[in-house]
Amino acid sequence: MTIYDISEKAGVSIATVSRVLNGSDRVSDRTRQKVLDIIQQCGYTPNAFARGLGLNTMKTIGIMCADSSDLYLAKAVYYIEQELRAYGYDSLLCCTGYELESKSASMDLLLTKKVDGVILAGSNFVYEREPDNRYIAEAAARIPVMLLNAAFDAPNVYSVMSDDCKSVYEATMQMRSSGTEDILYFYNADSYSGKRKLSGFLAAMEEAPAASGPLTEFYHGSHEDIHAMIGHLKAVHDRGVAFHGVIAADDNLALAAVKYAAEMGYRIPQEFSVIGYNNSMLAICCQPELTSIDNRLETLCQHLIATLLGVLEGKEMPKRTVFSGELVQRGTTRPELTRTE
Amino acid sequence: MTIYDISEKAGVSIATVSRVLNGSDRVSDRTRQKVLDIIQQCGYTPNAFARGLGLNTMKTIGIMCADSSDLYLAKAVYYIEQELRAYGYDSLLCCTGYELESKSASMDLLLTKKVDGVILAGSNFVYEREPDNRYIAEAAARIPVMLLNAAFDAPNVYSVMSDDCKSVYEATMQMRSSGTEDILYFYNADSYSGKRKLSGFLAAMEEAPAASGPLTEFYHGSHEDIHAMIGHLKAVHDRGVAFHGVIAADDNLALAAVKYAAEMGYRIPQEFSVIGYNNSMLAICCQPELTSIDNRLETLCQHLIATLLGVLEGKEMPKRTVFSGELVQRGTTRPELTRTE
DNA sequence: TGCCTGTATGTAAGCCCTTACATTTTCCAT
DNA sequence: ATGGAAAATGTAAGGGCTTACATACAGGCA
Repeated sequence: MTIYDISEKAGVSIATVSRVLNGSDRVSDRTRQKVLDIIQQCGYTPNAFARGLGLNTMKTIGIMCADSSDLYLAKAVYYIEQELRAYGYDSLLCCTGYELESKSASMDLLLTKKVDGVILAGSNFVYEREPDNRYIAEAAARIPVMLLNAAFDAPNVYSVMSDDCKSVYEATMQMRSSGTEDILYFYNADSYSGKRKLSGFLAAMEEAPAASGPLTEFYHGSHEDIHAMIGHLKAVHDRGVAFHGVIAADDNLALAAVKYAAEMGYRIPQEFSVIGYNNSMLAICCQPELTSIDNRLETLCQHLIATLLGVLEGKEMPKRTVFSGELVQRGTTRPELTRTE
Repeated sequence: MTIYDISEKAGVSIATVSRVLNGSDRVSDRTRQKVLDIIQQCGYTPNAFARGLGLNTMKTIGIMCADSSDLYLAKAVYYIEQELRAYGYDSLLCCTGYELESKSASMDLLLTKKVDGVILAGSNFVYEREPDNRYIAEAAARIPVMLLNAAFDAPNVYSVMSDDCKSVYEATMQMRSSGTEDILYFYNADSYSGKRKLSGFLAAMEEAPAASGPLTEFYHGSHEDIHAMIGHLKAVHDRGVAFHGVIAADDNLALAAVKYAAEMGYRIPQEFSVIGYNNSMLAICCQPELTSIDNRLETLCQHLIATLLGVLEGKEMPKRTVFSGELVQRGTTRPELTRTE
């Protein structure tokens, strides 16, 4: 069943059928209706490949993410996919893992498939070493590249991100002013946003420096292995480092901190405070429930897609948009002490 | 840059270039090398749309799932994507939501995109009312349809699933023989596997019927709203229904049960037992950690893909494969009482 | 040398659409 | 009626690739 069959049955030329298919207004209403009827009746669907060849697009966007089963990235992928589909685009998903090489290879794959644009979901796509980001710039030479929660300055690369630095700064300040000074910043990803969070923490610790100084620990291990994270915190403790608060770079680490504190016999939040990041489902899973920074992922994703669509339409769009996050108070933090003058 | 440019530079015909591109053996080694060199040198990539048009495939598989941000489905999508890519296929992701209509529409979308096959990830795609499954049979008339954790009997439809019935039966029996008889089966999805789990529970409760009889509660609400689930359980309690054990249809519900029990002041597992399903990350998030049924999702996904690839190669493949799950013991259950003769 | 076989390569006809341009029809103003 | 502009439709040329079939060429044998 091709456009020829339809044109024949409808008694028109294939050009007319094609026009109907593509919603051109250069067709009389009567003809349009006749053609639509036949199409309906025959259950005809245009061949997507031929269409792609003719239009040079199949309305498909590539979504790259390191690991779509990660709680946070899964949400991102979901929002992105929903948003894209609402605008008639399909999503080609590509889970790249965390190595540069496989990311670059995945990018090539998507370019080969001729997607109209590509979304890099997650801050781990932008590396500190400039040359490592070449794969992004190269892709951007062909199609628009959208960065979620990261920024990279190159033509045709657009970023939508949350203000991690500020959020963590504020969270840290709140914890300090609630009376906890020996705070450990517990992080895992040496990524773009990881760095921004760290700098927010350090900035907050440098205001009226605490006796303990800024404590930081880098966790390298599975994102889901809570036990390993707890073990890591115990090791820190055993090393003689005293800390009664944890600012975590994500909720998984924060949850580990909560469990660590419980195992150590600290009462939360009276003796131990924890603030997580992402305000994911985990925040309401632990006991007490986790105070966490919400970076408004859905909003970010919506803007990301809006920007992408704008770019695809040839509009001038902002290269970088930053949203500020919000600290969601739950049971692992105390209120700030009201300072007596 | 087209195949013509390459053929010209290499001094051969386009047919030869095409043969090299497609790994035909009807090319002399010398020519092949020459062409490959030129291709390399020019950074040429064949046009995927033209290729698709010629070959009538773009090596793309559609993955449908209700909600890819769901903990369990996200894992499934991840495993499936990884496995597919390992075999050179790309994944078109389609989050359908839970309504029949949108599932059917998504299916049409994927068919329009001419995917080579489609995977329905999750038991919610198969409905009890036979006519509701027509969209599956219709799709299967065009491309192979793979069902994860569901079964539907139609030509060109293949299923890979876990033995939910048996797993829940065994879990229930274990809980009973550990001394808890007033067990509530707490479930949410009225899906294919939901039914099988329920029947496993009922079967186990019918062996030497308990005084309380089989207690079941259907939760309808957000998958992530733990508080609503806890509220539901409290309402059951307030209705005067006594239960000291919960078998949950997924870990989210189970986690709610654990929190419910904690709020009610029950000691777990001494006075209250919980068994979850999926052995997801949530199992190690709560306190005490959750005993949960692991249905070996990764294995299921691998078999699913292996079967699909077999079908695509025209091989005869089993229409239904069932794997048995495994109960992972953690802190929310007691050991079985050793029966004294 | 001439013939045959088998392999390497080329030619050209699709695959199914889109769209620029050509042609026909419609309809209004005159 | 009639010229002409605008609207509707048709024709045909791609778009870049695959592949059946045709051709050229090499080597083996008589």
